[in-house]
Amino acid sequence: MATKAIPTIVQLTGAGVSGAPVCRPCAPSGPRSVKDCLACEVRHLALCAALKPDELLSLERIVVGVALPAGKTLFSEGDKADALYHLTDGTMRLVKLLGDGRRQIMGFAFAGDLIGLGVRDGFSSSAEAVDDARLCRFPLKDLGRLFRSFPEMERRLLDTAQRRLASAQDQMLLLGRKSPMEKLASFLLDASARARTAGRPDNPVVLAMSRGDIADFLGLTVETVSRSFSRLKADKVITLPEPTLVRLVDLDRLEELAAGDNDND
Amino acid sequence: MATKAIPTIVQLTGAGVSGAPVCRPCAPSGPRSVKDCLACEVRHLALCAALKPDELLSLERIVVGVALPAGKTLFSEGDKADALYHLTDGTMRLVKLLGDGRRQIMGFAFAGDLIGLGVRDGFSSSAEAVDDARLCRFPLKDLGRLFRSFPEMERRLLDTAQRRLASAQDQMLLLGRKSPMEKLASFLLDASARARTAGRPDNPVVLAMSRGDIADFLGLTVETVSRSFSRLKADKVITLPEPTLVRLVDLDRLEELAAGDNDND
DNA sequence: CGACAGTTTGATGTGTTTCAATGGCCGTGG
DNA sequence: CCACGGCCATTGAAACACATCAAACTGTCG
Repeated sequence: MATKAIPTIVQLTGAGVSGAPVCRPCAPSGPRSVKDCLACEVRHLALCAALKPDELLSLERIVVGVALPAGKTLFSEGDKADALYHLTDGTMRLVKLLGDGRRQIMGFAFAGDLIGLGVRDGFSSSAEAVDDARLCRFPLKDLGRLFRSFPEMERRLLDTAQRRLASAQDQMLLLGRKSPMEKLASFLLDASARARTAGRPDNPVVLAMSRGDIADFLGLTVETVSRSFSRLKADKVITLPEPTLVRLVDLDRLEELAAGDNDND
Repeated sequence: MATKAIPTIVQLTGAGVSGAPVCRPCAPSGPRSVKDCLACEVRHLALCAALKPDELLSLERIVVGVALPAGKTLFSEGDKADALYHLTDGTMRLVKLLGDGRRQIMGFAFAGDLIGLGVRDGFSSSAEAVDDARLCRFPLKDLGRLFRSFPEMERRLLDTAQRRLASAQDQMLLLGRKSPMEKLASFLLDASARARTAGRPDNPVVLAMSRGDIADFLGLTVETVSRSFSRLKADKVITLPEPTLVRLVDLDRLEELAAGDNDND
C-alpha cells in the first residue's frame, strides 16, 4: 500500500552515494515513529502542526521518511502526483525545462516547506535536492482520510497554497518587469526573510544554491548574476566574504531596489 | 453583517456610468435568489457546483451580485481581503505595479473563474474589469461556515488553488525564459484553450484585452507584441481579420513555438 | 601539483526597448 | 455630413541592456 511507491525513493537515496546523510528527525526511509514527529524541528511550520501530540499517532501509519542526496531528483515534471512532501532539512529547487534545455527554477524550498503543491495533471515541476535533504512523505491517497479526521489540516494546506500563489505572483512581477539589480535585491531580501522565519541566520545569509541556480530562478544568465553581485558589492550594499555568504549592509537601499521605485542606478 | 461590506461595491457599480450593464444571472447588486444560481451559465465551473440544487438555498443568504463596468477596479493590491469573487460574465485582469509605474498582469479571468485567491495579507494584486463584468461575491466570514456544511466546496477551492499555482508556474517559465514569439504563441494557445473549456468560440479567438494588456501580461512592450503579431501573420501562422480577432491557422507551428523546442525562427 | 567546477571579469553582438511617426477607428461636435 | 481629436495598433530608426563568447581566477579534491 504505502510501501508500494517507496522503491523509487529507496533507489534514489541509495544511488551512488554511500555516505548519504542519516535523517535525524526522520528515519532515512521506512515508517516514522511518533517520537520523530515530536522531535521534529519544523513541526510548527507544517501540516503536522494541526495535530495535537496524541493525534500524531495517525501520522505514524502514513508518513515515511526520505533522505535525498544533493543533486538527486525527488520527482520529475509530469510524474503522476501520488504524494505530498514536507522538507524537514536541506534545500530543494523546483525546476521546469523548455524543449531545448532552457531552465527556469520556480522556487527554492527550505526546511519546513511543503513540496508537491501546484499539481495539474502530474507534478507541475521537477523537484531536485540542492544539498542533502530529508523529507516526510504523505501519500495522497491517505491524505483525504486524514483531512476528514482533521479538517484543520486541510485548512492549513489551503492557506499554504494561497501563500504560495501570492509568492508566485511576486515572482511573476520580478521576472516580467524588474531589472537584474532589482531582481537580485529582491532575491537576497527574500532569502534573508525566509531564513529568519525558519530560525536560521538571516544576516550573513547563506546561499545553498549556485550562481547558475540563482540565474535560472531570476530569468538571467550566470554572468549577469555575477556582475550584479559585484555591482552591489562595489556600491557597498552587500559584502561577499565567500560566494555563498552574503552580508546585507545597506538594507534600505536593498529594499528600495527591490521595490523598483528607485532612480535607476 | 454581510451588508456591511457592500457599500464599496455599490459605489463602484454606480461610479460614473449610468448605463452599467444589468447582471443577468446575478442581480446588479443586492442579494441573489436561488433562481439566479440555477440559471447561472457557469455554475458547473464554480464552487457552487459542489452544491445540489436544494442546497443552493445556503448561498442565497450569503452571495451578492456585483456589476462592474469596463475599466473599473474591484479591489486593489493590499486591500483587506474580505471576500472571494466568482466571475459570471466578462473579463478581468489581475494587476501588480512597481513603484515607478511599471505594470505586470498576473493573469486574466473569464466567466467561471474565481477571483481573490492568492491572499497573503491583503489581496496580492488589484482586480480590474477589462470589459463590463458581473460577479458573485462570497464574504470570507461566511465561507468558513459554508465549508463546514459542505466540505466538498473547500476541496474544490483547494483544487482550484492548485491549478492556479500550476498556471502561475507555466507563466514563470514563460516570463523568465521564452522569446517574444514563443510568449505570444503560448498566450494565443492558452486563450484558445480557455475559451474552449468555457464554451466560447475558440478558433477565431476573441481577445477582449488591448495590446498593452497583453504586453504587460507577457513582460514585453506594446511594440514588441505588435511586431510579434505581424510576424506570426507574415509567417502564415495566424490571420488577423481585426486586431481583436485571431484565427489560429497553423496550430502545429504554434505549439512548437510555445513549447520552445523550435529552430529559433 | 594538476584537473576540474564554479565564479568573476572582459570584449563583442544582438534582440528588445525606446523614441518617433503614421494610419485606422470611433465618438464628438461643428 | 464631414472635420477633428483621442485612442489604439502598427511600423520604422536608433540606442542600449543583457546575452553571448572568451578568458582568467579561485578553491577543492584527487
